[in-house]
Amino acid sequence: MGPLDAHYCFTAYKLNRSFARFYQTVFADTGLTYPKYVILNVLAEDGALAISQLSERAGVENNTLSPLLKRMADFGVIARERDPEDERRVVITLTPMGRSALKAARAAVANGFAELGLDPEEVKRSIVYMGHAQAKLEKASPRKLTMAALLGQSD
Amino acid sequence: MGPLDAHYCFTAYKLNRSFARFYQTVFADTGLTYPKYVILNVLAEDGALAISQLSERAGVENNTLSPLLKRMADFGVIARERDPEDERRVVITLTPMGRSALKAARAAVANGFAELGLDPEEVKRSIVYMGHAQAKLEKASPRKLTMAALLGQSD
DNA sequence: TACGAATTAGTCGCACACGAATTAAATGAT
DNA sequence: ATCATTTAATTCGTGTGCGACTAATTCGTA
Repeated sequence: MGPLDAHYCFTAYKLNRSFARFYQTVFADTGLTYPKYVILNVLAEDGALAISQLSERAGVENNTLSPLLKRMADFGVIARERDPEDERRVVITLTPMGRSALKAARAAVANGFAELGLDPEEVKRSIVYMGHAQAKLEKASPRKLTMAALLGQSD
Repeated sequence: MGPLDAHYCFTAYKLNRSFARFYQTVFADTGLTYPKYVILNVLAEDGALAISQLSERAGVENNTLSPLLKRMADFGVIARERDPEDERRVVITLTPMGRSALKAARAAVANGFAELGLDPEEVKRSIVYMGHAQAKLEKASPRKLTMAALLGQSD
């Protein structure tokens, strides 16, 4: 499938959507989704976070998080409060319900994941490799393709 | 960050969006996007394809492809034609412009990708590992989480 | 103190992405 | 030959995801 980078990005693209579908299947009958599950995990790890911090940890822009967090708050798994020390900030915390929901979700997912029969060592190496690529991609400032180059018949 | 599966999915999630941002940066000044680039690559590899075939190769549902392909056709990189042998099918082909656009896009991306300084052997292994996981996830039929289990305080 | 700059969330518009329902065409069964 | 079934593409509704912009708050500095 063409050059290595295209192959790599395409593989990442498909893996991510396979994960999304897998989680979607597990969560289908609940209000939970894949991105919401990610957010719950980050919150469980790091406790109370402002939206900007959560944005950075999850690698999602805050304008994506704002409506997502609103839906999660409506659902009851998180709480949103203005930081009294800095009224610009909105601090997000897991509710007790959010904590128990995450526990149940993790159990359900771990169950389905175990049945895949993946080699844990390979998964760990895979995570390391993906992390390398992700870190480099995140720091990169590639040159932009111009419209002229895109349409040029020169080669 | 919690259990291995959560770590794995989160890493895949971030890698995919880092790729998307990277490609977006390269393509910013053109009409091209990351999913469109993927489609162009699949078409370059496999030639003329019906939408359902393209859907399968790209791992995207056809109701996602329909509007995407319409935009690409408007842009001029692909052509959409009804198959005269089976009027239900819409056959997608790369236009000459699409072919040259892909060439230019590949060159630009390969350029930026090379500057990341990733180890090609590691990238290849990473692709293999991700492929393993993707294949298993795709075939999996995990048990669904119930609303009762999600909300239950039992454990 | 006062006022411009920076920071933080949120809104808006657009592009994916999918499940469910719909429409049109081909196939199969009687 | 007719009609139910299947297949292919599209439409619809909802949820993510981002760039650009806006509103509110805080900070820096005169």
